[in-house]
Amino acid sequence: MKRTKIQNSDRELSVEKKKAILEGAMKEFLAQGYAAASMDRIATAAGVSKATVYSHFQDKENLFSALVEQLVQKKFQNIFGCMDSQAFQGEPTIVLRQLATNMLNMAHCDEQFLNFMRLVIGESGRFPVLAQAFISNVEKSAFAKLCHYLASRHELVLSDVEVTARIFIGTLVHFIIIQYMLHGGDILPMERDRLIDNLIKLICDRSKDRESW
Amino acid sequence: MKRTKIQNSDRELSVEKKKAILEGAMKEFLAQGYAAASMDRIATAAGVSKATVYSHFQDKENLFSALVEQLVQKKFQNIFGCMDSQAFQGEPTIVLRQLATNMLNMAHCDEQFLNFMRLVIGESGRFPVLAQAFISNVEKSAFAKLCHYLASRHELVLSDVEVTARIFIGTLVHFIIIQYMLHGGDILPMERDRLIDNLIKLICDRSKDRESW
DNA sequence: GTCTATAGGCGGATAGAC
DNA sequence: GTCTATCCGCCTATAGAC
Repeated sequence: MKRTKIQNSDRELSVEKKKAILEGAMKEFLAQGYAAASMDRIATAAGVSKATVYSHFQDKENLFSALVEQLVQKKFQNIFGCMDSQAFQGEPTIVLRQLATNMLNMAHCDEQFLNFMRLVIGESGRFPVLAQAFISNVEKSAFAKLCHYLASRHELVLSDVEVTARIFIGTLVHFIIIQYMLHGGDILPMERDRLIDNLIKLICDRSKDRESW
Repeated sequence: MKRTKIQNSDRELSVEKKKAILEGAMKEFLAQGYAAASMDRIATAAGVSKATVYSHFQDKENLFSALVEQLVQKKFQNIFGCMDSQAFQGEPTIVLRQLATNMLNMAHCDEQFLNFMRLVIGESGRFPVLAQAFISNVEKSAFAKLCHYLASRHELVLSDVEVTARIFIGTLVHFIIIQYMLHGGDILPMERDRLIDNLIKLICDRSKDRESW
């Protein structure tokens, strides 16, 4: 009994150190990028020694892969922000505006998310598998949800649901990249609501309702 | 006279070495990213000694900045590929299809361009000025050309020309990022022509012509 | 201007005590 | 499992000869 307790507490301690290492790694990799990140600084940030880091993760690449896979599965999975499936009910003009607003709000406020996108895109040539993990866990689920919603609203007359979803998300992601990631707000100014209004107008204006105009 | 000749030939030699250094730096930075790039390898690739590199450029950051600024002004300025201003004449469905096809072809075939985008986006947090140089020289000119064209075609009924241009370019750039940069072709499959067809349909289908349908 | 040679530091990774 | 101490290589940047 006593031995079990000690084993458990040891294991729990070890598990917590692993968590701490991943947290330290997140700070370091998001701030410095992969190559410039230092295993020394990760260990310090985690409050453990460098040898402990290497006892939990084989090497730097391994730690980086584990971190990114954790982030795409947990922290940054929901590209639409904090929306549950209940938010995907109601009129297109309202639901789509809410989706767009949430996406842009999240990207605008969450500097960590911007750094995460920078990291995934910047390393996608050297870590193609991690880029694909991002697609599978972040983009694909958002895309599927939006497609499902668009297909369920029969008042929308869409020539191609999947392409429409790509246009919607693509326009917003490109906006996020230009305005927030690449600091282009002053060079190519565009009001957030002006973009959203006209994007929604373009998608919804061919609804069956307008036959009664 | 003789001295002048020697001075000229010396200067020309120096200028050529500078070019060679920038070419070597391009290969190295595009392949490795900023932090993992090595000044040793840049010197070797350029066929000069490391000291010569440092005599032409203050330090690594300086060389990187000079390279990126050169690339946005020369090599990667035209996001629409090899299209001259003459290509911006004719019917929207034809011109826009040509533009989209050129953009996607260029991104699909030119691995250097993909690596350049990865580099600019990946380093945009630590080199914001270079990201802005990219916006000013690449995105802004493409955007301006497209806006100018869209505004000139009065048969198009667009609620907002600038937003329409953003939707067009944003959809295509997002497609390039997902399919080509992040290797998502197998995870979120989408035929190139299917995207282009329906994107153009969405933009052009409200043209005045359809009143005669 | 260009080279060779080298300084000086920080990088990733490990050995061995506890 | 975790630590301290250390190895060794590659990094950026420079000194000094030509």
